[in-house]
Amino acid sequence: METATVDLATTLRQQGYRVTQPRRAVWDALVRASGHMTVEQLSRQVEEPVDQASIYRTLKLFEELGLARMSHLGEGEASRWEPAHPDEHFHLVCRSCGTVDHHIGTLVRDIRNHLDDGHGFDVEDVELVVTGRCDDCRA
Amino acid sequence: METATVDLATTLRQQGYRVTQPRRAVWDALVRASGHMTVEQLSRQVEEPVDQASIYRTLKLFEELGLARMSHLGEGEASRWEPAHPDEHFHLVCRSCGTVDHHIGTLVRDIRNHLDDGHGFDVEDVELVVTGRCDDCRA
DNA sequence: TTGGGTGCAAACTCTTTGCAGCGTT
DNA sequence: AACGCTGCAAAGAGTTTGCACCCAA
Repeated sequence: METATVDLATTLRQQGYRVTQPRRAVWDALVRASGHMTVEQLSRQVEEPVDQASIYRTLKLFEELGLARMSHLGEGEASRWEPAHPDEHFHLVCRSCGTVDHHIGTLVRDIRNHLDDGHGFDVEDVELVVTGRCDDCRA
Repeated sequence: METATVDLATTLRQQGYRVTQPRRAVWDALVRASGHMTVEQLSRQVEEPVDQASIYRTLKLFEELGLARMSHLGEGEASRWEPAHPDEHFHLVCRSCGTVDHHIGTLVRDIRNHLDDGHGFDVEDVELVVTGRCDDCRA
């Protein structure tokens, strides 16, 4: 967590952005929660209050800097944010309890490879969301 | 197209819903366009004017009846609708020209199988959206 | 005839934007 | 001191909802 904070400050400064209290607070909340946070949830968990508009701006910046990643996990749902991690993964959303699990595997890379091989499509992003019922919620 | 219309009326009646002009018009527009339509696009292409609120209600009904399918194809974009087809497929969205292609293959089924085999997750829906640049848009 | 469906308008949610003032550099 | 960033409030998009009227059954 300390490491994460340092990384944030370093990355911001390297790219010529200011290291501000709101940015630190949003980043800390994001890291502390380890992912899948809506802007609203973040705004509630942030140490010092930060305006939601600023949270949106901050997260968008983090995304550009490669620090955070957004996903849509379902219909009519707000976007969810998590610290960017290096592994390609996808999300398993339980429609019963709402839990979101990461599933790390070769699947996303397989998709990339499959499309790179002569399908003439230059893949930039793979968004894979699987909805269903998790182990705990099945009968 | 005539077949499609007949299917619509039959399905509606079988489930106790009324066969109305707006429902026919929305369905025709959806079939005619063969997919990937936003509500706004549909409202422009429908023969007789249909209120957007009614289009939303109609599409939601079609979805429940298994006649149509919705996808989110990108950030901040409106939902897109297409007639439900039996093949499992996913979408290739070109961020340059905006074209959306279907890609039919075993990938989606592979994902289902992968998760069904002892991962304890009961898969209901797989939403896979690949963003990148299509053949035509690459240099 | 009757109640399901529609149009219209208002409300709601999520997100973005304009602007004046604050705080990092 | 300078100007990038923030908070606040308002505006925007997409979608939903309440309600009176209409029309398919």
